[in-house]
Amino acid sequence: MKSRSQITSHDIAKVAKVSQATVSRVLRGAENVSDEVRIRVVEAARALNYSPNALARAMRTSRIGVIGVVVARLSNPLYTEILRAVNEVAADSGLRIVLWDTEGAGEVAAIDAIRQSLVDGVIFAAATHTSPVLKEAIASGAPVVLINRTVDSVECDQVSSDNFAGGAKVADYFIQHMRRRIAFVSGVREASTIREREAGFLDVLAREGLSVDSSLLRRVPFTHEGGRMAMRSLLELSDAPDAVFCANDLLALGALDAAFEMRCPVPDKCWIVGFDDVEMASWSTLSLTTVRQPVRTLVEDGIRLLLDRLDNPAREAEQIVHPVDLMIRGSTGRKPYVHESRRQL
Amino acid sequence: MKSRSQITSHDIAKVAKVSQATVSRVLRGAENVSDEVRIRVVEAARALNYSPNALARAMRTSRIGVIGVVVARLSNPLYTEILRAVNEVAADSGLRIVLWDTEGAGEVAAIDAIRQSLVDGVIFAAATHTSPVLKEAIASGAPVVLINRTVDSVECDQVSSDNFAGGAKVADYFIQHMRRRIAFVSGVREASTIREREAGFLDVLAREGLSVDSSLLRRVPFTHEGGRMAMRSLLELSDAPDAVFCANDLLALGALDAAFEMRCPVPDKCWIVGFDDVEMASWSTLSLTTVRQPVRTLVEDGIRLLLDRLDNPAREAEQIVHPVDLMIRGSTGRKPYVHESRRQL
DNA sequence: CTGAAAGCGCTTACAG
DNA sequence: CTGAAAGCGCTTACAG
Repeated sequence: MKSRSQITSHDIAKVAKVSQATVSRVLRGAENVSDEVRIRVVEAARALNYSPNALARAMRTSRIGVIGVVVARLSNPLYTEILRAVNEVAADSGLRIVLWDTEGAGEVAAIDAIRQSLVDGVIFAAATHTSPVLKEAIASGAPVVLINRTVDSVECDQVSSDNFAGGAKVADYFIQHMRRRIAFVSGVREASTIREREAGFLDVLAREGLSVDSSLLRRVPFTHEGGRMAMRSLLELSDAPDAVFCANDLLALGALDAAFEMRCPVPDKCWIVGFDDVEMASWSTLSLTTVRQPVRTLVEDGIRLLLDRLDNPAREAEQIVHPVDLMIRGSTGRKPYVHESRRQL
Repeated sequence: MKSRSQITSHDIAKVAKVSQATVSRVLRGAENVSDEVRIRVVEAARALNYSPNALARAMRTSRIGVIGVVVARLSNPLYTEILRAVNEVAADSGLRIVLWDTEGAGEVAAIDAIRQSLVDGVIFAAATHTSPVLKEAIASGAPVVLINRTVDSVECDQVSSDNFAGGAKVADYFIQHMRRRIAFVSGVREASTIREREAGFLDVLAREGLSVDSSLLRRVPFTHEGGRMAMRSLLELSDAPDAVFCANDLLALGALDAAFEMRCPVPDKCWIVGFDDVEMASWSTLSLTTVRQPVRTLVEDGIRLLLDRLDNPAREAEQIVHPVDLMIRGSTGRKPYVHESRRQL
């Protein structure tokens, strides 16, 4: 049997011997309904296994209970963690989430979805200012919140980590421990996160009269393979670096792989530091020193601001910046060590 | 400015000096419209920056262009990879996806969403037969496809890997290489994938007169920490195993961590094998031998079957099973090796 | 407390 | 080829 035929509030009305309007009232939880009628309606609804059509409701109320989420590639575990948090927090607020990524033109698709009433609002976790459509939509007051990455030129709610301070902490840490040949592995400077980490890192180095030699700067795709290739080429230099800062954990994990493959002991010969503190960074086989982003907090703030804005479209845009912590682990441990590990020869 | 006021087809009609019905026709791409009128409408739509209201359209057509996806916890990277594939394949078909996980009662929520017309159909990547609601909905012909995990007792489209054969391949491999104290790390037998991997593995062992000693069986939560704890306790045995099969990669990666922490050389003293072949299994720092699931293929089949069923609700349910491959890597390499790696002491 | 009616913004027979 | 009209399934003033 495939009973895809809709049962409607009219069917319930007939069975409960009331008007369709009353069915709607009861099921909306309205106050002013007699107990007797309420019971009849509830029982009829249960008997017919009725679910109100959310589309019809949404068309009247202009709230559909769905928010959009735009992330970058899920192959970056940071975005998986953001998505997981969004999923949890949204569920707590009774919201469903629909997902896009920035590869398949997700940004524009998300804005379209707002205009088409398919979603109530959108959380951008990977905004850039490349898309004029996006910029225009945000500027015109679409219910949008940016988390993780920010866009200066636009006035909307934005929640981020203090990426500048994070980069600065890494530089301080390198300086304190006498690292001198310092490399930086990053990519295009499109994302605010990357630009700020870079600025914080380089500013502090410069303050100490240090810098990243141009031969030690790598701009690669933001993938594991990108980090791996960058590190390989750094380790092939006659004067290889003694510390490498990677602009995110995915790059850093790729760099660890390269060091492992090329038998460069980490941290004995070279330190590696990432950014984000994704879950696997704390696995003991990887044990990556990194800057922790408070992902859950970013997401909670983001969804709160979005719901807030839906109720109050005119309120001023808020900017929130959260502090970050340096998590020191094995990839920069200072004591010497030797440890056997599996490897295919 | 916050122009959240909808522009409708009536507005376009007024500007283009045609009826609202004609606007709808043009925008639906109907054939029988004169070029002259078509152009007027298209230009008016563009001028007013018009997007048709997808809800209203969906209410008439009973197709909203959204499919639901239910996964288990995204902390298992397999589900991230499934989700990524669903996202890509769905985008290619012009579909949006809405996401649930099985923690927050996502299964029931997904079924509700079908009944409420919020989604056209649902892909379950982590079905179990625990939920009567789910079972009933599927049995009654709701547009649902199961991928990855299957449920025997229910008649609907199902796409899976040959988990039984995968488990058997691991057993064969262990036997060929004279592994004798064989451990098995798994969890509750709720999921079909787990049950079948287990059955295939144990059957082949039994055929050779081997078995998993009860002291070498561990049932733990399906998390990295679960795998880690299981492996720790195995390595504390006076007669520790020389090969460990973990029911999925996340467990196996946790087991690798435990071996690393307890300085048990892998594979010299003990082999570790996982299941799924998630992306990081091939990272050289982890280099996990595992059984590869053809994730992309599962997803492509799943979405194809779902779209197919929407067009043809009455057709017979299909069952598809895909073959799997054993990917041999460093966690079972046979040659001795010694390698230094970073570690915090 | 309850019902009749309007309307959310579309699509699609039905006429012409 | 185009328009007038009905209707998808709800919510919500407006009467009574």
